[in-house]
Order: sequence, then structure tokens, then C-alpha cells
Amino acid sequence: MQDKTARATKQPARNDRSQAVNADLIAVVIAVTTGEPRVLTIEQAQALPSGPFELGHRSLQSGLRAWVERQTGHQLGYIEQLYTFADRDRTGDERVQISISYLGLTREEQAERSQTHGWHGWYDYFPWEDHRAGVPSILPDIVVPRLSAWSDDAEDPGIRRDRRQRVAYAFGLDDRDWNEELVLQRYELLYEAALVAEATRGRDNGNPPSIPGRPMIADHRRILATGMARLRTKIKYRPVVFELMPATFTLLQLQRTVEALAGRLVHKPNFRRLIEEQDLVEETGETMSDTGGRPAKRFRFRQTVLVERTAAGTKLPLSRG
Amino acid sequence: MQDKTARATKQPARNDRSQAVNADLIAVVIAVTTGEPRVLTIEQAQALPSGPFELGHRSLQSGLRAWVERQTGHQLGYIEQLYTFADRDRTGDERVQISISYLGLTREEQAERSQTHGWHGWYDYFPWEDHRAGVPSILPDIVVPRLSAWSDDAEDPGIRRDRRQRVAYAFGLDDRDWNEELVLQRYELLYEAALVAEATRGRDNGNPPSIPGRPMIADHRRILATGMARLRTKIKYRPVVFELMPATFTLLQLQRTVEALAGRLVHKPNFRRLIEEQDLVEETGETMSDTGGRPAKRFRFRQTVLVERTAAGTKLPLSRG
DNA sequence: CCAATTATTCTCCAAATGAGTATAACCGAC
DNA sequence: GTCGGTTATACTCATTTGGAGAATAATTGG
Repeated sequence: MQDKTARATKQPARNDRSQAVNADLIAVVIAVTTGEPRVLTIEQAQALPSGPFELGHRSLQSGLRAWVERQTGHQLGYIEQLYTFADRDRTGDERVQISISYLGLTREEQAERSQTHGWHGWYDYFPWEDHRAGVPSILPDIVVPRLSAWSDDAEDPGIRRDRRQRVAYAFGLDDRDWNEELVLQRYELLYEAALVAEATRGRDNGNPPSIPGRPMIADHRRILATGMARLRTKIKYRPVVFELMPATFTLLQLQRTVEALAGRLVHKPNFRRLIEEQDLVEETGETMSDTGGRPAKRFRFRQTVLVERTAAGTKLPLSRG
Repeated sequence: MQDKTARATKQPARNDRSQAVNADLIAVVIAVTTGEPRVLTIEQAQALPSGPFELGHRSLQSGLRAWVERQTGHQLGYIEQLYTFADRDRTGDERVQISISYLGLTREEQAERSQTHGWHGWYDYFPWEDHRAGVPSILPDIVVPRLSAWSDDAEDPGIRRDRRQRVAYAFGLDDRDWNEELVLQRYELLYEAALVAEATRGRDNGNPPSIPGRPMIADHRRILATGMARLRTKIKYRPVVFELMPATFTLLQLQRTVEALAGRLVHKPNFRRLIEEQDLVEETGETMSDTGGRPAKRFRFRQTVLVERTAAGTKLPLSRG
């Protein structure tokens, strides 16, 4: 901005440059229970919790924390801003709607049943993202063929080639590897190809049926995808997984949590090596006689690491098999 | 949110949950000329350009792009959202002020002189961030001693130890390495220790003088720090440096740009190896007889890479010497 | 032609990473 | 109690990556 005339007449100039808008917060709150990542939802699992931010908080972050904790009874261990969206379609009136989205991690221990909100596995919304038991059949059977058809649909050969490349890259086709971080790119491709319900909603029909995967209102599934992608990236270089773990845990439990988030398996001995050589955990002294097999040592997260929290995180020694 | 009573009475519920606020955009626009990273500023280099976002754009991003290009005549090659801040102090009235900040990269070729805006080296604002010629003397001479004094000032021994650790980590003291990505952490430590002008502004004085480094209005220097940190991180895994380069360039020019951003030197042969094995560039066929020495081949960025833009970027083969 | 300067290509070595093997400690069936 | 199944834990090995330096090539200016 910095309109010179405006500056000359009024001081301070900041105020006139601002635009009056509506704003709210949207939270992607994640917990992992029994090896499944879950997201906190409202409205019959079709929406992410959202609310106004409240004056009187020092920061957006603290406002969100207070609000989520009051509404859900869940303490948020870690909060991070995701993205700010602007929209005009969402509300009927003239104003622009701004939504500031956050990622929050919690332990979902006190998971009482609630009328207003509930937890749902994030792979219900993104069934093509879970590769822990190998490539999910939905990909070769449904998603990839329909994306290929969409690519071939394009008139322009340049666009055709571009679509094919993007699909191949995002979904790890041909000789490429599956990249678990590309959650958002994949969802956006599916949206662009009108293969998710959100893309065809409200338009006159004549659209082909959507692929499996539970839809959400407005752009909430896209926001969830953003959060998943951010978390899958983050666990590789920041020790945030521990925000999702109970006070003590075995290394296999930790591994299962990481695998649940990443949607793919890791090599057990290497995972162990990685965790230990980074001094992220320490033994409690106790062991745990789990299912069958030799008892596992219990570990706890080393608090010292939190001070240098930017320290090396939890890289993923991915396995190919 | 999701207040059940509210939902029962009014539909859709989204509207009532929203909060009326003022919002504007703040841009960190970066260019690199003659080996110096520069930032686009207004108000005698003391503020980042900012303005309202305009209705009628599909996204915040496109609104920002149009606005910056119209105001400055600079095409933004790359735009990325940085962070959204909320404030109450900034404006006099009741409303909350929201600022959505963006990072933009440009080529600063048509750098005409302008009354309203100008370019300034980002190390003018952060002199302790430039380690290309070794550790800048301001660090051992001024910054570190004053941060140490601040650490020792704390009554509580726990806080004292915590401060010392954070300082040592952020500034690479003891046996630790300098981490060029911690721009924001360093600025926030200096702010917390009241060593930058912004921290003591408006308060009754009695404060020690600030350390060198040009201040900015409001929290603009913090936003700039956020942008610098983001860019220093990003160049290591996304090919964004090329947005700052002219159409053709030598590998040394590319290296100098990366070094200017990172604030530290890289090992020439390894930098070359990295760039070439990733197929990021291709030869134009021409050469350039530069200063003294053997003529260098000219390269251009390979457009193909843009399709798989998420492809491996430009890691930094840092050197110790 | 020589010295200085920059470009370009290689080699070397150490650390990080992917993958597989071997041994230990428990359970339950028999 | 012994055996088979199961998980825990500890090593080993090969390959890749990343930091560092040496060697060679092509200019310019004395």
C-alpha cells in the first residue's frame, strides 16, 4: 500500500489500509490410539472444530489452545499454525471470510464420548494414504485408472503430459517411489480431477461418482490434508511424536505411532538405532510383558531435549519391502 | 465452538462464530543483486510493504501478487505464505488486527528509484547473520557478552541454565555449530533480552543501548526474520534460488547467490556436483569471460524441473573453513 | 612465456543409511 | 521341562551421501 496522499493526511496510516473481514480458527487436532491416527471432528465427523478467536489472548496460538481445551477437555501438547485461507463463497454476505488453521497434537487419553465431537481415523478420509500393509488396493483398482483417464481427457497434448507427470509424481507411478509427504498434492489432484465429492458438490450433476474416502464440509478435508502433510514432514526432523505418546512406552509402540502417521513401515533395528543415537529417550527401568515374546524395556522421553527442541528429530528409516 | 443451542436456532452456524477483525497483508519481498540479498521496504527502510487484501481475487496469494506488482513494478516469481499474526496494540480501536505475511522472490532487474519504496540489504537489519567472511566481530565483541550477561541476570538458577542453553544453541557457542536457519530464534532471544530497539520502544527508559542492526516499525523485523529463516531452509530442498537468478548464469554466480542467502560459504566442487547430479540446470552453449580467469559456461534453469517442482532441491554442501 | 585467476574434473575418506543376521527372553502347548 | 512361536535387542555388511582437498584446464595481463 503506502499511498502517499493517505499518509500525508492521516497518521498512523496502518488503520485505513486494513480490510474488515470475518475471521475464525480451524483446528486439526491429532491423536494416535491403538496404532491409528485420529482427528477430532464435529458435525457427524464431517467438520473440523472451529471457532472465533477470542480477544484477550496474547496470541492466536494461546487463544486456540484455551478454546480447544475448554471445548474438548483435551490438553494440546503441541500447536503449530498451518495456513490461512480466505474465501468469499462460504458466507452469504459481502465480507471476506478468513480461516486460520492450526495443527494440534494431544494424547487422547480422556476420550470420553461426547455429543458434539468425536475422533475418527484419518485414513477414513484418505484411504489411499495408508501404505502400512502395502499399496492399498484402492490405488491400482480405482484411483490410478481414473486419474489416468482424466489425464488422457485433456485436449491439449501439453496439458496431457503435464497431468500425467503430476499424477505419476504424486502417486509414485512408474519407477518412482511413494512419497508419503505429498498428502496435499494428492488431494488437490483428486479435487482437480473431480474425483472427490467436494469438487462436484453444488454443481449440476453428470459427474462420475467419487472415489472412496469420507468427505467433509467446505474445504475441511483439504485442511486436514495440510495438517497430515505437515505432521508427516515434521516427525522427520523434530521430536514431536512424543506429544502423541503416553508418559512411558516401548520402542515398538513408538515405532507403531510413527508408522501410523507416516502410513508406511520402518525398519525396526534402524529405527532403534536412530532413536538411541539421538538420545531422545531414556530407560525407566521397568519392562512390559506385552503380547507374546520377550518383555520390552519401557522408555520415557528425555525432557532435556525440549530445551534444544530444534535438535535433530526423528528421521524415518523407511523400508522398501 | 459448535455450540449446540446456537446451531439449533440458526443455520448456517459458520457465520456467528466468526469474529469481525481488521486484516492486511505484509510482504517480505527478496531479491539478490551483486551478491547481496535485499528486501523491499517503505518508510525510509523502516517498514515492510503492506496493504489490504482486495476482494475479487481468487486467493490471498493472487491478491498479494497483483498488489505488489502494481505497487512496485516487480514481478513476483515465487510466493509463499509465512505466518499470520494477531495483535491488539497496533491500532487504537477495539478490533483485532490480523496480518498475513508472505515471502516473495523477484529478480530486481527493473530496480528504478522510487520515492515510496527501496531495497535494503537484509544484513543491515541482521548484521550478526552474515558469516560469509567468518564469524562477524559483532558476535564475540557485543552480542554474546550481552546475552551472557542477560543469562546470568536471572535469579532462578533453572531459568539461568535454560537461557544459557538457548543462547548457546541459537548462536552456536561452545562446541556447537552455527545453524544459519535459526534466524528467528536468534532475533527472539535478542528481543527477550531487550537487546534490540523494538523491545524497549515505548517503555520508560533506563534500558541499555541496543546492539547494532537497523530496527523496523512494529514487528516488521520479526517478520523479516521469519522470511529469512524460511528462505534459508527452503533453498535446501526446493529449487527456489532460480527465482532470484537472471535467465542465464554461471555456476559461481548461482553459488554466490546461495551463499548470500545462507550467510555462509559453500565448497565449490561439491556445490557443482550437487547441482549437476540433480539435473537442475543445462548449458546454454555460451561462455562468459568474467573477471580474470578461465571463461565459465553459462547455464539456464531446466524448465522441466518445475513440473516436478517438489523434486529434490538445492542442498547446501557447507564448508567448515 | 610466466604468474595469477577462475573453471572444471577427480579422488579420497568418513559418516549416514538401508538391509539382513544372530542372539536373548518370554509364553503356551505338549 | 522342552519345543515352537513371538518379540526384543544387538551386530554386521554394503551402499550411498557429504565434506574436503588435489589436479588439470583455460583465460588475462605483464
